[in-house]
Amino acid sequence: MLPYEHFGYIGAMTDSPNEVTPDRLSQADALPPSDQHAQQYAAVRNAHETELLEDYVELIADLLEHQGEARSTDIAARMGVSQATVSKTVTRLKSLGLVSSKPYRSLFLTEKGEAMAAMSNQRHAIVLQFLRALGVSDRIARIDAEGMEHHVSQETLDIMQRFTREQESRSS
Amino acid sequence: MLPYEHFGYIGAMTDSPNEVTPDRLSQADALPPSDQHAQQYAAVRNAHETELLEDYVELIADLLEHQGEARSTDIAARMGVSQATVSKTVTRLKSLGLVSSKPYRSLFLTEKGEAMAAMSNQRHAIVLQFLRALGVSDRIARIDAEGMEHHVSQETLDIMQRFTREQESRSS
DNA sequence: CCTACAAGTTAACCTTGGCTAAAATACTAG
DNA sequence: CTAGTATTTTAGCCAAGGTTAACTTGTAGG
Ligand SMILES: [Mn+2]
Ligand SMILES: [Mn+2]
Ligand SMILES: [Mn+2]
Ligand SMILES: [Mn+2]
Repeated sequence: MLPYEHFGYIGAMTDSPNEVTPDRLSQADALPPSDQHAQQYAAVRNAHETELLEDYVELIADLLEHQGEARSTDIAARMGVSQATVSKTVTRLKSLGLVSSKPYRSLFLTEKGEAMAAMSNQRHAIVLQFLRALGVSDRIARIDAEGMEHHVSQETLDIMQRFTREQESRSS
Repeated sequence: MLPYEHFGYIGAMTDSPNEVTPDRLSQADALPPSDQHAQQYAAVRNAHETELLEDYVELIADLLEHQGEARSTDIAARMGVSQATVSKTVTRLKSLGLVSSKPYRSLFLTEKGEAMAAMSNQRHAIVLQFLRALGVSDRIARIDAEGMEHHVSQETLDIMQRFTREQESRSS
């Protein structure tokens, strides 16, 4: 089931004749202090707590905007999960005060949900545009952005945005 | 408990006077075809299945290299979780054939575990070096890399690596 | 108005990844 | 070699996020 029965190697990076690699590698290899290391993993666990919620409110906002309404069926189809799963997650979104709806009816975002959707959307757009500006193909950029977006700090977002702007002005 | 009682906004991106934004934004806003969209989320779910395993084998490899042995205590401290959690996860790693150990003894990687650790380490290093080359501070780069690494495809990795190399040769 | 089908919910189940508290084992000092 | 401490494991708990199958509700056509 897990796709790890056999491993390939990443690119040709090990045998490329570059002078800077040993220096850089040893720097990357040094273990950070234990507590700082723990904070890295904690940040990741933290992101995992909200990322599904973010994707849901973002998708609901998109559906409301582009489709006029946000039905569970569409969410299930777009997320690639069963309707039962959507139903349960929506219950959670409601209990968190992000979504509102009457039973068997279309979904809406609360103020809080809209705020979250706006933030997530901005962040998602910045990451996606950055990847495209870097030269990543649209298809792959979309896939990578969907996961990366939840793990990019504000500092990095700012830098990505600046990079994208410079890249665009260069090619105009 | 969830950090979403109140929202700020990301930077000052909405009111910045740039000409290219509306064009780009509408492009980002268009919903992709339903099945492609579903594949994006599926890729993320997929990454989530292996990311903890990857972090574990990577950490075990690091500890073996830098400390000589990999004890549960160190893993628990570095991951910022309880020893019980480590014990349970290690059981899973063993059942997947990634780790081997005798009860109450230090941990080792199997061939498969070493292959996974090597892959993960390379990928992690590429992402970290890329973020630093972009201009992200070391501390933040480490945090972001810890999460991003699991959501970066081969195409993007190659581009990141090229960027890092060019950046380095430019500043030499 | 009724009926069939579409859409949404609920129930029962599973795995993962956390936790605390208690038990078992290993290690080290005296 | 034995006691005490450190380490590891186990047991029992929980929430999230997924599944399928069965049930309920909504809606559109005849
Ligand atoms: Mn998103
Ligand atoms: Mn996402
Ligand atoms: Mn890693
Ligand atoms: Mn990681």
